[in-house]
Amino acid sequence: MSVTLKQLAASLGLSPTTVSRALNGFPEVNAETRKRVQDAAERAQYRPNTRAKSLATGRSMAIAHVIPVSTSHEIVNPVFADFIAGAGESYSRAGYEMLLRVTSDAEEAQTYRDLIARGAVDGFMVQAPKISDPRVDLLSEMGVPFVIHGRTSDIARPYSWLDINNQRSFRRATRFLIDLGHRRIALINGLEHLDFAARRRRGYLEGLESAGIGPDPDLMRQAEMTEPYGYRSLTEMMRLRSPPTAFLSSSMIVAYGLRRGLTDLGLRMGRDVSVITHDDDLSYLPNDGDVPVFTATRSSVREAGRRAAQMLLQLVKDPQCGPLTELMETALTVGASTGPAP
Amino acid sequence: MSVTLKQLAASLGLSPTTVSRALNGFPEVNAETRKRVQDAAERAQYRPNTRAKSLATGRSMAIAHVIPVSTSHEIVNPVFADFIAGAGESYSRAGYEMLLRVTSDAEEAQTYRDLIARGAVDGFMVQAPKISDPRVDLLSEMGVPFVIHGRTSDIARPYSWLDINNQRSFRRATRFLIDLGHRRIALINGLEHLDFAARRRRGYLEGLESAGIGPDPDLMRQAEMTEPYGYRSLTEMMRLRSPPTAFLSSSMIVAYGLRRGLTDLGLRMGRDVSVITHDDDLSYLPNDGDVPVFTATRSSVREAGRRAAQMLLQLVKDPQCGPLTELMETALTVGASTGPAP
DNA sequence: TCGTCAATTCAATACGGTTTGAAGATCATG
DNA sequence: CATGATCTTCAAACCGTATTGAATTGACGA
Repeated sequence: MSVTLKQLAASLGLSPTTVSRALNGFPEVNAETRKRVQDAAERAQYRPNTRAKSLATGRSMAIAHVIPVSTSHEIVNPVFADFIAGAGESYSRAGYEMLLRVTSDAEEAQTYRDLIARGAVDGFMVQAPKISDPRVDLLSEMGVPFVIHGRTSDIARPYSWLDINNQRSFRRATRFLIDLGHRRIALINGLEHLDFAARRRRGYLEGLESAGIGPDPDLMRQAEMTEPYGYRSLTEMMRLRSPPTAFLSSSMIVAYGLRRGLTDLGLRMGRDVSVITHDDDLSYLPNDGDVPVFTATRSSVREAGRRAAQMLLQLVKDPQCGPLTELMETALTVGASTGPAP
Repeated sequence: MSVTLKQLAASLGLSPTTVSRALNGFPEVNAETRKRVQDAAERAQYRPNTRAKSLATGRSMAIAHVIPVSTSHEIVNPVFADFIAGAGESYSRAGYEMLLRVTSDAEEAQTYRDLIARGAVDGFMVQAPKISDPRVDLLSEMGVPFVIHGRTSDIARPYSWLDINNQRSFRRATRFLIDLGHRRIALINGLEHLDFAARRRRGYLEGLESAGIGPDPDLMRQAEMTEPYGYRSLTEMMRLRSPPTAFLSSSMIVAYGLRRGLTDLGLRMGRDVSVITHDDDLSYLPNDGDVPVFTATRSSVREAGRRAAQMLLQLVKDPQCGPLTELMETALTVGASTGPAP
């Protein structure tokens, strides 16, 4: 169906060796011959067979994202898609393929081993790390390049990661609210067995502590980040004897729920109650304009995908280039959802 | 690093041929020998090299999803992720890999050609088809198996697709509102150069027409489906001299915006103004409970992914099995967001 | 005992590239 | 002109699997 190297060589009266070298930029090829080969390749729409190439070179030119689907926690969320898209851009640019492998929770470790044993990929991108995530040990022991989007805790072994500064970000947001006079600040967090959520909680607690405010368990929640979760959290907390005057939310969607709760109670966001949310800068959850609707800690998850992929490719090229790490700071963009404590 | 067939054969004192046949279930292998080989393969954690295998068989055991990233329209939306996840489940189960290839709008056609010419994949899943989508002709002429998630119009050539009955769904939703006494019904649609949106519009118009209601351009909008878009549409339309009493929304997120607009105006959804939305049944945009918040035309996009992938795999196995098509009906689930016209 | 046949196994080749080591052509040098 | 060095090209081997066609073995019937 497609032209092969051999056919191309035959049509030129050359050996496959020479054609291969001509196309791959080896120096020992006559300039005129190279030109001739390149032109012919162009005309014939020649494309080297990926499989054959990787068999010969031993590099598969592919990166896998392993996606466990479980009943307990849904990894297929809005952030997931944008991260993938960002990473995909980097892979494409570098001539790498992206393999998405959906697997069950129970088979996850075996899936990683399989992909390597079959020579299907050169490295892994690890998403949604938990606190003390076992994948770090697993992949380290396999000796395969990998990058974690996020971090994990309580792990002695060094590893490569790209994360946003969740702790600092939420500490700062908390301080921001405190500086506005708020003392009763609620945290509407994601599931805290996930590392990012645990760090946000820590930042929140630090912020409170730095102002001498003791944490109140009634003002801290964790759950899957949905709109109804935000709504429920808000309405329930506003019924407390001493309700919060400000909320810290882990996602735009949760913030939508918070806002709805407020309106239902006849309260105005930014005046009666303040809200700060984390904003992953997703195109279909916009929060821009002259004055953004929400005051937010913003960081593009798509950009994170791009960069994490670049790190991984670098690691694949030179596994010795040591654990690479990158900590992205978030931007605290002030919008209309915050104001002085009433 | 990993065991090869040759090594396994040597360790057993057998030829690679026999080992290969033993593992692949050929009948001409002695039962005892087969057992011995299988045990050894198990013990050595033998996994056939994907690349070598597909080079030898000519089948790459991979399906590609090509994702164009453009400035004009964002394909990386919530629906996209869940569809991918569903399809991935089917691929995994069948031993196929899923390749995600991010490409620019301009290079899209070339990307399809490339992947085939390089022997990287056996077929394509096509997402987010436009009206009269050029990819049908492109892929048909390439003679490669593909399935479209959705449909496209004005194309004579038959092709394989899996779609939900958008037209019927929106006609029914419109009729539902009309039966409740509504006459001024607004359509807050997605971008109508996308086929699904065009069909929804058609269904909406049919519904109106069947009741003798003429369409009103002031009550029809299309745009990227975001929350602010829903909000803006609602507030603007409610300012019309004769505002709508009901809204038809193309996505949960848009419906969130509609609801917010209503509350801001002091109107109650389901009493003062009715809302029906399409619901793709995404886990992080839940709309369930005894009485769902929104009356919705519901259809799991994840399930669509599963089925579309199965269709594609069938098509890959037997390209002659003709264009396969599947039209999934949506479920009209009645929630709290609709009521008799005031 | 010999030929036939079925049951097993194997050597050789193919898939489409890359890479190694050697060979042929060209050139300058003494 | 012989020698060696430099360019340029090529035949052959290799990557890890599947498959074709032939070889080996043992059982069976004549």
